[in-house]
Amino acid sequence: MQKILNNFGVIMQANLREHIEKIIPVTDEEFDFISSHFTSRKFKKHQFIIQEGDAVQYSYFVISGLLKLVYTDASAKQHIVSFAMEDWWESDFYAFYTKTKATMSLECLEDTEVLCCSLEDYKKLCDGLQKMERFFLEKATFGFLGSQRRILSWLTSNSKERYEQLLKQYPMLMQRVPKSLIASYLGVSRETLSRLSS
Amino acid sequence: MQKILNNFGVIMQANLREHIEKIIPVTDEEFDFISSHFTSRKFKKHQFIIQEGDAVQYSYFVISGLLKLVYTDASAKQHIVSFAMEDWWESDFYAFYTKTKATMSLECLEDTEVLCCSLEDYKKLCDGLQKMERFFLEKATFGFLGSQRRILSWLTSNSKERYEQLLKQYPMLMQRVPKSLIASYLGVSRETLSRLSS
DNA sequence: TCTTAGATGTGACATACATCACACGAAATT
DNA sequence: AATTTCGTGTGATGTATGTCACATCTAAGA
Repeated sequence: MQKILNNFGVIMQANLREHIEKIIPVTDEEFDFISSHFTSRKFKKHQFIIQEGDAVQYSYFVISGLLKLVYTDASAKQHIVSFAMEDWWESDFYAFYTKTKATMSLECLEDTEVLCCSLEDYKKLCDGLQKMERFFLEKATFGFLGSQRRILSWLTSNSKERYEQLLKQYPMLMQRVPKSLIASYLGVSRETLSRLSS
Repeated sequence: MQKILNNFGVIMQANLREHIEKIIPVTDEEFDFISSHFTSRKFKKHQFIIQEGDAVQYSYFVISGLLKLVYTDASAKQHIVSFAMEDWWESDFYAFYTKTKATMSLECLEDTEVLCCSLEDYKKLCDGLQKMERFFLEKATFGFLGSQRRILSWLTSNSKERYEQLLKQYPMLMQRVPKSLIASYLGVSRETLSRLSS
């Protein structure tokens, strides 16, 4: 692990800064302060960033690549809780915030670069710069709204409609992940999804 | 509508203060500042607090009573997005935050008392008192985690299991709302729910 | 008090979906 | 290049659940 002040880091920082400034503009000094709370890491396809049962040290900001957040049930069946691609935050957030063991795993579907932020650094960011607390509030709020939207999609739509909604919302996702995982995310079997497409 | 500085208001304030202090302690002065951003309102059973298509002026903190947040689909079928009881926040949050028209309605299942906070007052609270921004961040975070938990419950459990989970999590809810609404919340027909119980 | 509307249970039937099984081509691994 | 694994499609079959229908009981309203 390394601080993000190297050549790659510059690009990563630009990415993070752009992301933050979609919500709140920050000065160079402020952004220096912000980026000092992140470390950079790279993972290969198939690597686990979080494994079920481990402590969850970080919240992750995805610079490039693609992740799946997976819950494995009692009968060893895997369920995709969410995907995370460029500019998304991901973690087992419950375990992260409550300092408990991970109940989900976070695995790379592609080679992936992330910025890592520990809980202490997250708190220091909120305490040290009110703008960041504002930023995280906005992220959490829209994260909540996104989940509510997904629940509503469950309540109101059948499998085919939910598939089409997902296709429309994230067309690129279909090119990047196998359909069996899309099926798992939608909560249907891969066979059913296959039949829906035809 | 009235400021919450009357007799009823004192009780309501106590309720709100207790709720806030579960997360962050506040001084009397701070709480005076906080409560000046809320107004109090009472509604009767069957009254609509938010109607689909209306502007959503407020976010609501429930002092007493019970609400349902409902989405009505194209075929006029109603879906319960959530219930809200004492100490819960509720609104069509998407419409509230984005100042768009309500796509959902919020209706009283019992006589209900709420504290109302407008978007401007919400922002003033966040700007004027960092503790409140922290408070709302925590609320939003755990709101998100709650939704994610509900999605996971959908992905991993069948109707009977989801019903039992709900029963365990909110036993009082069963005494207060008709089973047809529970069914709608769970995403099954009332007939199916009826057969599950037996 | 009488009447109506709401809540709940249950049977009959249709259907969406899961599961198991197998096939086949593409991609990854050796 | 050979072999294995992965991704995908498709048939057969069982099951969970939706929908329609009707009965009963309770609560609310006139």
